Parts: sequence; structure tokens; C-alpha cells
Amino acid sequence: MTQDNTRYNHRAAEPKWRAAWSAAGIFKAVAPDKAAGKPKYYVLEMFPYPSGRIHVGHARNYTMGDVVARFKRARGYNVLHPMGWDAFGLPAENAAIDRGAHPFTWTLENIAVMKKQLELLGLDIDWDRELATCTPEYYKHQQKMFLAFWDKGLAYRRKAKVNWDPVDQTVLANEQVIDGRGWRSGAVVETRELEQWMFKVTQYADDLLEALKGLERWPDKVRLMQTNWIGKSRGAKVWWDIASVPPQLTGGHAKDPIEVFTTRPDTLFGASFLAMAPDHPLTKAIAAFRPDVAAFMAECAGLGTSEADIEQAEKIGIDLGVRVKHPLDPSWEIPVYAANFVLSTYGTGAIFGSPAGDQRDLDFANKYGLSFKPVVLPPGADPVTHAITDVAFTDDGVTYNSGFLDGLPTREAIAAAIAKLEETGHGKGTVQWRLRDWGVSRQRYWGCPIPAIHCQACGVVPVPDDQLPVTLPEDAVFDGAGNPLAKHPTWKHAPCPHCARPALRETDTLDTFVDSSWYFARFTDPQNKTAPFDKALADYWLPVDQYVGGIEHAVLHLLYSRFFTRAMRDCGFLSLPSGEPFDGLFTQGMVTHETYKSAAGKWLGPEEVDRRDSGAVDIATGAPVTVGAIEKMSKSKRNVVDLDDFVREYGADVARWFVLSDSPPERDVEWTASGVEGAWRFVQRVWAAVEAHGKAPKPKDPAGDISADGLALRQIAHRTLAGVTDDIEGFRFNRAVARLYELFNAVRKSEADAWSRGEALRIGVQVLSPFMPHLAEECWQALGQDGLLAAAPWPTADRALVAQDTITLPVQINGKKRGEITIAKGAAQDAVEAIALADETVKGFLKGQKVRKIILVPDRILNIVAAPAGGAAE
RNA sequence: GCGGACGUGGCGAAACCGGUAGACGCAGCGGACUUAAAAUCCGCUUUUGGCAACGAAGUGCGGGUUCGAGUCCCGCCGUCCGCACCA
Repeated sequence: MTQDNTRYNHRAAEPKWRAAWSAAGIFKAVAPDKAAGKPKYYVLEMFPYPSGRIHVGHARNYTMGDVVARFKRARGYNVLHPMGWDAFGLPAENAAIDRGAHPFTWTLENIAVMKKQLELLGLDIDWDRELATCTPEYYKHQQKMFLAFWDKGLAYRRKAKVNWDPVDQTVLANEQVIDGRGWRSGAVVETRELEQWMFKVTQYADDLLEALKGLERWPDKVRLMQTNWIGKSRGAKVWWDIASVPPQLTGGHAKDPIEVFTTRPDTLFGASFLAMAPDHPLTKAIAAFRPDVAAFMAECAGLGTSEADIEQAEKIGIDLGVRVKHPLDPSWEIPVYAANFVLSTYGTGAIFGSPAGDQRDLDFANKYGLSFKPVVLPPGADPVTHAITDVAFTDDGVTYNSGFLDGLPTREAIAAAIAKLEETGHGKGTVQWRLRDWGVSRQRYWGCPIPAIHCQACGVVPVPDDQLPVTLPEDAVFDGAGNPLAKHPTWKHAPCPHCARPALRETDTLDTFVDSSWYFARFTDPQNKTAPFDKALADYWLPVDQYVGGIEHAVLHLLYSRFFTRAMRDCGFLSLPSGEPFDGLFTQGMVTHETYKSAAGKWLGPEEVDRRDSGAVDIATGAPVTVGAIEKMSKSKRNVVDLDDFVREYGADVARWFVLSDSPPERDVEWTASGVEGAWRFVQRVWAAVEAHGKAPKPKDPAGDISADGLALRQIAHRTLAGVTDDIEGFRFNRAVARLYELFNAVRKSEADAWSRGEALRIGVQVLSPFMPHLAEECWQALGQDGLLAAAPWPTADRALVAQDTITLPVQINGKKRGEITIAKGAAQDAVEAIALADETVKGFLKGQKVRKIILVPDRILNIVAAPAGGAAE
């Protein structure tokens, strides 16, 4: 017979236990007043975009959150672990254009499929709280919040230069432009001026920066990325009075001082020129009568903004014919240029060039023959001979050639220069931010409508509360050209809420990042019909204690959410004094897989390829296949393993186990068939051990006859328990997996008595349960335990068994390991020395040597420092 | 260019505070069971010398601190990530 009766049957066990958990309702978060003193714990994975199907790569993120949720629940917390759908977005609208499917239908169908798939994983999720951002039940409250923000000045309208994606035909936030291309379409982004809705993120710039320091349970990397993104620079605004202008220049430009921003006011005496952005108002004004300047502007506008373009672009400029007076020495006149390397979007769109202290300024000065002098003396340099020719000195030093600043170190010189500028009215100490307000208008259908009405008489008017939600029209036309809302024949027409005259609805929708900036708060009260959420519930559950998601959201989503919680707090929706939505953040690595390409250049999926040592072959045709790079699982490269297929063959537990083993959670893990086999073998070994034990006689009196082997096994079990407990707390899942392998290997090999073995199995199964909940539950039952393991409290390790009473201590001689001795735990130095020096191996190595020093690290190591006897030293 | 992280067997990795380098898994090799194969089980598996006991070397490279360095410091080399004409 090939039929093996003792095999664990995941196909029967997994659905059975999922049904049992569901029937018992153990994954439901308990209302605060019924929590019976249990502390709350909110664990959340970044919610998915419903794009189609789930593959095993997606499973890693949810499994990590699930391990934490199950663990915390067993540890006595009132756990909130919800799931929802980030359901607005371009793919749905593109599907509508490509296939004629309505975005709403397409999205709901995907959600249905993906929810079924997620359920297969056996996740500890409170599905009663499920939400989808594309439903009016959700976005109604978002519109409400938008109006509250607007009322508070946190949302406003402004004509702004925007990044226009010509393929997706919409505006992109700066954060969504990567190397000058749209983050989704990859199209080269154009600049346009449009009337835009903005969120005033900059209002919280200082707090968003400062509060990063308090986010101790966030990865340093993410905090650093946000710090850089916010980009705080201290410096000064400096006003340069006009000395002379071309006769054609009139009005303000001819007399108002030019404002520049600098972080190095200490180098003002090294100034050589001013440079304006090509699209600075002054440049434009001069271009109006100088064709050469107009041509220069056009040339600069034609240059790309991609990395390669910038690298190759030469630093070029043009003299505008304007002369300004030096702010600290009015007799000194300085020329004003327009230059292609000055950005209109940062600072004041104008700089002063101090060539000795800035490489770009130096290159520019050399190119146009502008004179300059060094003003910062490098440490140790000679003030008489020090000179700058083609390499600028950008570090701190001592100021010289600078009048009243002479002799001051750079930091002090900056402060002194600012003081002088303020005193003479030629400047002001200031802080410059890289962070800009968030443009949230999108010219798209499949997003949350912005609840505003444009009235010719009354201006832009909020939609009254009783008219919310402003819902999307179902009968829009999706032909890929422009915004379906703007083109809809009737939807945009609405009476003005103020004067009742015919007016037009706002046809822009909100950036989908708005939807995901507050969903974690909605989860605290997802059925609320009158408010986004109840304040008391949000105050109870927030902040999220553990957030799990991809590093790709290090700036966008996480920064927007931090803005949103502050804005919600200041509009009275919640308390959250810190303003921080996520107390702990973990950024998990991806699941990768080999890629396969046929001779014809077509990507092949793993299921279509027969992988051999020597290479790979297309199963259908027998043709050889090129094995490509190991990459993140993605639909486009087809290197995905479908979750349904996998669960049918191996079970959810094997998938869960695999994605957590081998690699640290923050690093990528490569999915391999052989790795899967290893996980599968382990499942069967665990089950075999439990089943074999279940049939063994159980002694009535546990304390009676514990063998030496039994004690040893009990020690391993309790140490595993203590270790895995720490590992889960510390997000070291791969280490926990290794420990569990060790425990079950030990059980298999041990000659322990039945009682000790039973205890080890019981502990092992319990500790295994966050990782492989179905198998653990089946084993729990087979071991004769009552109730559901998923509802059982986490066991406590016996400290006496975790602690070791005797220790094998390595003995080093001159730093090399030469032997081992057995000592009592905590033995004093003299006792250990005596044992070590009496040891035969040690004696052998010490023959003819004189012991000079003995270092004992208690219970860790002993190092004997020895030298040849009678040596000359000392 | 600026900022950051990392570099350990054939592979993924472990070593948490400076204290036995390579746990655990994969692959490989040998064996048991089998008519045979699969599955399963047992053993070996950093390199190198040796029949062995037992040595030697070894955590990208070169230095340093220390009784002791994968871990700390300095300088290189390499890989990856973020930002980028940011004044």
C-alpha cells in the first residue's frame, strides 16, 4: 500500500479549523468597555490594492502581522487586527478603458476573489471591520474631513506648477515623480500651471521632523528618509539692493531688492555674482525686451529633468545687465545672471555665488571669468598662500578676507553674519524646507470626489453636510481621453449652495493617498454612519501598535498619514496628543523568484518550467528556457506562485512557514521549490511526532519518574519557549523558525519518558501556533488538549528549566580555544581557574609556559594569557 | 555628487553586550529500508594537512585598539538603497 495513514491531511484540517475559529469568534476585537482590563494591541498590515489575485509573495506581509496578532492575543491583549481594501486607483480605470469593465464592478470582483484567497491563509483577522475606500460609506467621511480641513485652512486652493503625467493624464505629487517620470506610467513628466487643491503639510513641518526622534520603534532608515525628505535647512534670506538696471526694466523689478536664500551667510564676502532661476520673475521681465534672454529661458525649459540630463547639462548662464549692491558693503557692485542650475522651486529661486566655497559656483565663475576670493581658510592652511582655482573648499574652517567676520570659525561666523544682516535690515535668519504642500487634485474618475462647487458669483463653495456624500456617477464614459467626470453631460451641474444659481461641481478627485492616510482610524469604528469614527474609540485604539508594510512607502504613505493624524487631531476628530499614527513600524522584505524566458522572449511562469540542475525546459514544448535574474514576484515577469494552487497542494501553513524562514523578515526571501519541500517535511515530522505520542501511554503522575533524558528535553522545550517568545517580540521570525526545528529534532531523537515528551510536544505545538496555526490546532487536539489552541493563553517558561546549572566553559590560551571544562553556573574565578589549570588538555598546552594573567568572563569564557617561561619580557 | 546600509561555507543564513564562527534550512555525499524508485530514517558536510588522535588557516582587502574582533576604530575595494543642479 502506498497510502500512508499517518500523514497530516491539510486539505481536511485547514478548512475545519478556520471554521472552528470563525464559529468561536475569537478574532473579533472587543469593545473597550468589555475588554475586562486587557490592554489593547492594534496590529495592522498595509492594506492591499485589489488588483486581481494574491500570490505567495503577498502572503509574507500578512503572515508577519498575523504572527504578532496571534501572539499578542495569547499574551492577554485585546487585539485589533483588521483588513480592508485600498480600492480607488488608476488600474481600475485603466481596466475600464481597456476592457470596458466598470471600475466599480472590476474592483468589487477583485475584492471578492482576493478576500477568499486571504481567508485561505487562516489569518487572525476581524473581518467584521472590513472596509473598501471606494464605497460611499467610506469616502463620505473623507469628504467630511476634507471640508473640516478646508475650514481650518489645512486644505486650500492655489494656482500651482504641477507635474503633469501625459500618459495617465493627471497631476502627480512631487513624491510620485521618480527621476522625472511618473511613478506609475513611467512617462516623462511635464510642467503645467493649474488651479489645485493642496493640503497644508508644511504647517506641521517642524513637528513632523522633530517627532521622528520619538519614533523609536521605527527603522532608522525610514526616519532618515523622512528627515531628508522634509529637508530642513537653517540659513538666511539676504536682500540685495539694486544698483543699476537696463533702461527698459521698469516697476518693482527696477527698484525692489533681490531676495536670495543661503545656508552660508558667512561666505557673503566671497560673493561674486547673483544667479536667478531661468523662470524667476526678474528673468522673465528682462526676457520681455532681451531676445537673447528669452532664448536662454527657452533653452533651459527644453532641458530634461532626469538624472542623466542633469549630469550632462553644462552650467550655463547669461548676464541680465542688472547690478546689485553688496548687503554688507554698499560700495561693492555685483553682476546678476540667470543660470540653468538655479531652481525656481527651492528657496527664493535666486542665489548668490560664492565660488571658493561651492563647486558649482566655482565652475560658473571660471566659465564666465568672474573674479572671486577665498573666505574660508581650511584648518592648517596658510592664509597668505591658500588659493582656490578649480576645487572649492566646502567644509568648515576659519573665516578670513571678510572684515568683521575675520577669525571666526564657520559656525560662529554664520551667526555673526545673520546678526549683522538683521541689524542693518539687509537680511533675516530663516529656515528653509524642502517639504512642500501636498497637491491632492487628480483629473481622474476613480477617486473620492472633492466636495466643492464653483459658483460664478460666490466663488468656491463647500458642499453642505446634508448633501454628502457627493457620489460618483455610474454612467461615465471611459475612453482614455481626459477626465470622465469633466466630460460627463450632467453630473457636474449643481446649484450653488449659497445663491442657488447654476454652478459647477469640482470634477477633480482626491489623490488615492488621501484614502490610505486615515483608514487605520476608520478601522476603530468602521460602521459609523454619522462620523468618520467615534472619538473615544479612536482614542482607545490609536496609535497602531505595530504596523507592517513595504519600504516603498517610507516617505509617501507614512508621511501623509502622519500629516493626517495631526490634521484630524486639530480638527477635533481624535485626541492622539503625539499626532503619531504608528507607534511601531516594521518594513518587511519581498518574496523573490527566478524568472524564466522562452527563446521567443516570452516570460514563463514557474508552473510552466521544468527546472533542472543544468538549466530549465519549457514543459509544453520541451524547448530550453533561459533562467533569468531573481526578482520580486510580479505579474509582469510572471514569476509568481499562485496562492490557491499552492494551498491546495501544500496547505497554507507551509506557505506561512516558508515565507518566515531562512531570511530575516526585513530582507528579501527567495521562493524555491526545494525550500518548500523542507517546510513540507517539517510539517509531516511534527505531525508524526505528535501522532506517535498520542498513542503512547500517559503516566498519571507527571512529577514521579522524570529521567535524565526527560529533564534534558524539558530544558530544551522551555528554552525554546523563552527564545521564541523573545524572537517574536523582536521580529526575528527566522530565528524562531530555527529554534522550532531544533526543538522538534530534539523530540525526535530524545529517549525521554512519555510525560516529559508530552510536555515538550505541548509546548512545541503552542509555540508553533502563531506560525502554523492549522497544524498546531490539529496537534493540540491529537494531544488530548481541551478547547481551541487559538484561544489558549501563551505558556510561561519555567525559569528553573531555562537556567542552566552547569556550563561547558570554553578555555582559551592566548585567545585561541584550547579546551572545554564543565563548571557550576556562576562559579567564582578561583574555582574556575583551579578546574582549568587541572585540565589535562590545558596542562598540555601550558607546558613550558608561564601563566601571566587569567581573564574570566563569568559563564562565558576563560582566557589564560601565557608566555614561554624564562622569557626576556618583564 | 550627498546620505545610509551591507559584505560570514556550494546557497539562504545564525552568532542580540567584544567572549567556542557557521545554529537552523537548502543543496551535496555516504548508509538503512525497497525487486526498484519515490517517500522516510541514520550519518557526514568551511578550507586544508593527517589513517587517526589532533593541528593549521579562516567572516571583502590593509592597518589599529584589546587578554580576546564577524562585532569597535582608521583607510581602501565591492554591492544595494534613498535623495539629487536643494544654494
